[in-house]
Amino acid sequence: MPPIREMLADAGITEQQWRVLRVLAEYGPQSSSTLASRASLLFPSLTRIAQTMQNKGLITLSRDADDRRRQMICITSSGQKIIDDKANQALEIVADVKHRLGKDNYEALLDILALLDPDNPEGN
Amino acid sequence: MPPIREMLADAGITEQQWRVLRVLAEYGPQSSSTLASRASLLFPSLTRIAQTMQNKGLITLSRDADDRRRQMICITSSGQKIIDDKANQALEIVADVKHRLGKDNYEALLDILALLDPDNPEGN
DNA sequence: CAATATTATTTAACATGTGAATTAAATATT
DNA sequence: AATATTTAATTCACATGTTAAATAATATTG
Repeated sequence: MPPIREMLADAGITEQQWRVLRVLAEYGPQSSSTLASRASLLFPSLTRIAQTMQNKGLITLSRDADDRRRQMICITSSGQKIIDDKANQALEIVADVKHRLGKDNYEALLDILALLDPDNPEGN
Repeated sequence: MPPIREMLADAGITEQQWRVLRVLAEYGPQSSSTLASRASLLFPSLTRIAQTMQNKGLITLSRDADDRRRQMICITSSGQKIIDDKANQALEIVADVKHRLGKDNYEALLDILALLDPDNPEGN
């Protein structure tokens, strides 16, 4: 999404990093695997992205006390600030797309894409 | 497309390389920029992909005599063989997707996606 | 409890995406 | 014709996609 990338460029993050922040803001601290799935990222990609984002101070990483294999990930206030600063612009961009397509087309698109989703229980 | 990648894996090529071969087979020899556009690849990506494919013997590269800036690209018989060997399987995979969605959904999807295409003259 | 199997994550290697800077050849200007 | 401009490709640097192999911690078995 060019307009999304453009919006995020001055925050210095990518679309994928934006999705990670959004998921963390919505669901709170969570394990790498959960986060990867929710942000539609492959596990190895998330590993690298998380390290990058930790270096940028956008998230913190820690091991789960009960299961030290589990990497727990948490958003920082600096990461949350990006969400707070950009959330409205992101909503506007989505609204624009919706408007360009028209409501009916937009909803039809979401329905059809859901049919193609491999995680969907439609027996694909 | 996991099923497409799986099909191409034993031919030793990627989805992008497959698209390059398909475009060359359909339109014949052409310049890098034309090929990139038709194969939905960014120019810098095509540059690298073309070098890889030349090393594999799937395509040949040469300079246009009239304009030596222009990189002309041509499929080899070895490249054409991959097309010949896999074209039917590829059609089956597409037919499967079409069948999973149903004809109406499939056509609706193509129409809606065309609306989102930045190259489309719909005044987006 | 020791050996084995499973699970969560990481690392590696290669390919592509992306935007900016660079090069080289052709075209336009003066 | 010499300089400036434009155009076609390439190169760079960094980020992610993708698959397979490797680690490390936990759970399971004998």
